[in-house]
Amino acid sequence: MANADRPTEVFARRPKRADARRNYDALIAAAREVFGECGAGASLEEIARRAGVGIGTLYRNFPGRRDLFEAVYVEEVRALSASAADLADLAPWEALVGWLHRFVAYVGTKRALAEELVHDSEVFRNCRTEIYAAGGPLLRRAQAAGAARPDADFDDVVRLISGITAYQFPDPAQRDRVLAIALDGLRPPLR
Amino acid sequence: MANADRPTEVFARRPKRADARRNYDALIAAAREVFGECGAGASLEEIARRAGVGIGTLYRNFPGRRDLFEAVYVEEVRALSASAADLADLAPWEALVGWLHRFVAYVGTKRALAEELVHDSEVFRNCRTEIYAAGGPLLRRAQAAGAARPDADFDDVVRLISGITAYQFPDPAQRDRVLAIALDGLRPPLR
DNA sequence: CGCTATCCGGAGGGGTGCCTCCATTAACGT
DNA sequence: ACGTTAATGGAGGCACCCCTCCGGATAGCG
Repeated sequence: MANADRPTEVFARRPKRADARRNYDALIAAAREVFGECGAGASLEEIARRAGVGIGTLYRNFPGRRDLFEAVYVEEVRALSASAADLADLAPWEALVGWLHRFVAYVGTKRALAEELVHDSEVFRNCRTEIYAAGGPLLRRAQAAGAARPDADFDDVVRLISGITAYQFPDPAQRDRVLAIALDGLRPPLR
Repeated sequence: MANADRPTEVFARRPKRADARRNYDALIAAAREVFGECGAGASLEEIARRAGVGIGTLYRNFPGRRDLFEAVYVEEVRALSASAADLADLAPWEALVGWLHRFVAYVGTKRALAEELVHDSEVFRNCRTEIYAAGGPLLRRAQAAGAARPDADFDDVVRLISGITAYQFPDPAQRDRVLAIALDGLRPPLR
């Protein structure tokens, strides 16, 4: 399901020449870093600088700030949604929790991403769909097994978890503790 | 300025003349609006414009962006911490939940505030102390009464709640639903 | 090896926001 | 009422950022 034989049109088209593709990847990596550090308003010139390419190269690959932003986001989502398959054979509750922990790892430190998530856009909507397709079944399975409260939909869970992890926790142990509280709230009322 | 025995003077000094104080208040109100809409990187000139004062007036009252920002934050914290007293006579759990709902109302829509909360600063640290002094006892009382899980400290709760409410929920009903899940996680493990 | 389509980098014009400075205004005390 | 003085506001200098454009470099191919 996840390994598509042909790349979806949603994802930014990648250049074909080797050097161009190298720069493309470096830009996305740098953008992930800088957006993570400085928020969504980060300087594009700083991103190009850190990627070791000229500003012109950035603009050729990503005509506007939003394009770059979306490309980073799409990368995260691809990795995240692909990881859902690995968890299919765990027990329902453990599978859900495991996936949510990956969710934290992928989306957690990017407050810029969370910040922009609200703004409507074609790509973001598609990514939402993809995340829901990956995580939704895990929640429904846990609910069917009586391991998760039935009155929560997947959107609630996403907001619950991503809200908590949007902050940088100086102490990772605390992050897990807070996450555990939230997950306890996800269990059925009387167990 | 180390006069901390009176909590009133920890906060930014206010001008004494009537018109000056009017402008001061208008600036804070405008800043709250604009920071809420545009995030922490909002234009100071836009804030001055919306407050109906010149940019010079803004800079005289608040020498830098951070000063304005802190002033807005301090206002929120004052109102929030004052509200804790009203709840003293409710049942322990209800008092805690009630206060957390006010917490949401005051801090919830300001993603800019949440965003900057991480950055260390004297004023922010003082405000943290003030919030903890207001809300901490409510949590401890609920824990003593067996209404809240004992293995959560107040910092955990603050992060849990503020994380969730940092986003704008298009549907307030969903926000309450998500909050309810989190609060269920706060209850003792076996009830 | 040599050719060409493709890609690269960064200079530069336009725009916006930050902050200072000072001539002008108007609030307050008497 | 009137002088004193705090307070005002916006012009302007500076810095940074956005984005375009084009001469030079180079990967890939025959």
